[in-house]
Amino acid sequence: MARLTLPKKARQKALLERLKADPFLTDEELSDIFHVSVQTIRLDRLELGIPELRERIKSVAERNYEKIRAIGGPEIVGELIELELGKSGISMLTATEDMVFQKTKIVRGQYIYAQAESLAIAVIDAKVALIGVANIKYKIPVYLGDKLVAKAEVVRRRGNKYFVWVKTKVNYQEAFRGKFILVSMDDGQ
Amino acid sequence: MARLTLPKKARQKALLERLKADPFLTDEELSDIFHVSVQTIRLDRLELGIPELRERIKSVAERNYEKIRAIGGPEIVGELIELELGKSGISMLTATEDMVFQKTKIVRGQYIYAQAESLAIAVIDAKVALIGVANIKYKIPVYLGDKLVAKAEVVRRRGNKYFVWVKTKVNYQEAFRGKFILVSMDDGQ
DNA sequence: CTACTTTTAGTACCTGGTATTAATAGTAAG
DNA sequence: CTTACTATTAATACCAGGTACTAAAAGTAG
Repeated sequence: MARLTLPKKARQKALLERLKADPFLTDEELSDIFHVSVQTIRLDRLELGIPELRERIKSVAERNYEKIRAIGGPEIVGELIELELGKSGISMLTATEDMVFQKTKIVRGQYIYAQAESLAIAVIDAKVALIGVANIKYKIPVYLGDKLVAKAEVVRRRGNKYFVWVKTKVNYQEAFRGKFILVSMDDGQ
Repeated sequence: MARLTLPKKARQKALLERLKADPFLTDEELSDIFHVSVQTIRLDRLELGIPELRERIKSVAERNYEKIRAIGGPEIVGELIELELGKSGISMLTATEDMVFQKTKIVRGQYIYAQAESLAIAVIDAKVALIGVANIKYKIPVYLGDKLVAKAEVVRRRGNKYFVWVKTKVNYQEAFRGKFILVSMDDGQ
């Protein structure tokens, strides 16, 4: 990709992108890629405030250590702020880089949905299964960095069936709403 | 936790567990924890085949780097099997450990939803935004290891609004269905 | 030609190790 | 008590991938 020796500014820009794509490159490997000396690479990193390889690796490891827990690990997506079991709950989620479309920086619906669904399940204090969702609406787009505040309310209970409304707001504006229908499995299958 | 100096075997066992819980500890920190010299820790690691700190960090970083890409990276959740732009598409997703509830091994709805939503967006060949979803139903639970085959079909188009039905089957049985309403943003806005 | 930026080179030093050799401490058996 | 053996610790040379700093060389514009 970087065939010729680029001028300083262009090289530094390319360096940034290159390391974002692959943070596992040593200065020596980078000096090969950009056809400059190792010292030049170091100088570039210094000017750009890019830490050394080991620090980069470490931060990737740490960041992802948390992230894996944030996505796959916990029972709930986002941070639980308030919870009244069987009645209502509030959770907050900050939209990070990996949740958005690269081009538009708009958060993918699946994350907004995941926050809402997991909150709906959390407010029902029992082994539940989601059996249906109705009338989901995405009202305004959510962008990178936005804070999603989801509020769930159990609106009706019929036997072991629960109806939970979840409304998500961004900057006090409703961005998402949906009705979740859950069934408790505590007794009888 | 480890108050006294443990005998060799016990210490090595504790060391293994300790590093599994926190791989970011240097030999020096470990020697403090277990009240032995740095050399003893090194000897233990050698005998147990535990790599050095940097290698541990690196492998954590690499392992998780892939996982992040698998979840947040690509435009589509699951593997695209068939695609007729503007008409229909099929994608497949195998339910892995991190998609299920620990206790029940049932796949969280959010993953099934994510596969469906991303497929719905993929079949529309334009910059689209999801504005609404209707009538989502989860018919049968999906378990760890199951193969989810999602089929999307554009059922109607009205101006820049698209209506896409997505049905997901597991073992030829319908497990999920939902209608996605998308709006194209190519011209206007 | 001069002034200034950019690049490269060189050196001392750092962390967190590996690899190896050797000394020391602890303990059980004869 | 001495011997034998294991476990522990110490010491030293070396390595990768750097930081921090100084200085020389090359490139470029006025």
